[in-house]
Amino acid sequence: NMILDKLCKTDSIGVALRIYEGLDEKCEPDVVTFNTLIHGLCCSGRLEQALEVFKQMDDRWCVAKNSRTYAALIRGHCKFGKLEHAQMILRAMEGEPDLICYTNLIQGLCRTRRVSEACVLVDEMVSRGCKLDVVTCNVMVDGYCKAGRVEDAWEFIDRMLDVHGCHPDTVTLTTVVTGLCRTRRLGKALEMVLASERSLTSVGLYNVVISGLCRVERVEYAVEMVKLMVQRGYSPN
RNA sequence: UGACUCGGUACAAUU
Repeated sequence: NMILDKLCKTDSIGVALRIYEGLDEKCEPDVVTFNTLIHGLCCSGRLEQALEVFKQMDDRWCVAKNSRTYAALIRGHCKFGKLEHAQMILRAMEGEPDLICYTNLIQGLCRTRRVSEACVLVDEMVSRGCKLDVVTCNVMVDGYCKAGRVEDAWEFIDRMLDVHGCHPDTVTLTTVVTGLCRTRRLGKALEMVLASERSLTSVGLYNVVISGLCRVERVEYAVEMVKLMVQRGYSPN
């Protein structure tokens, strides 16, 4: 399994598949083997093959699927535009989808600007007692931002501790500041960065604001930001 | 019986 995984992650899925095909009763594939192959196939867009291997789990080897199996399939289908298939896969799961299966589908919906459908899934998670974590929250924040709904992102962040029990982290902040900069709300972006505690800031965050300021032709402010980040102990890269 | 191996998020410019 370790070797198959490395092969899949170094673009040698063909080799991995040949090894898999050579397995027999003396060395049977287990759920990790299948998850590894399915993940590799999904990442490279070979979705039909992934589904074929998925089918063989039952038909040929009687290996039970787990939530990682589904998470890989859902992400792959989302990544390559098969949103409806991804939804069907999640709905076809025996047992309830876990946090990551939901997160993958939510991201797929968000990336295609179907944020309201993503919200429905969030509600479903909450009602099923599947708690969101900070990654899922960040996916929602990014979804709002990329759909041009930065205010909604802002509001989500405002309530994420109370509603979901998650503290905004450095990714949350970078995500929303990026959204503010792209929509040319530099004042608000600056305000947020300046008000944030140090543990949430980063060189990347300053870069986002600096490029945003340049984009709106406020180069003098950009220069000030560089000075400020240096003052705060960051090295411009 | 146990160990090991597999799944999810943001961030320069250009377009």
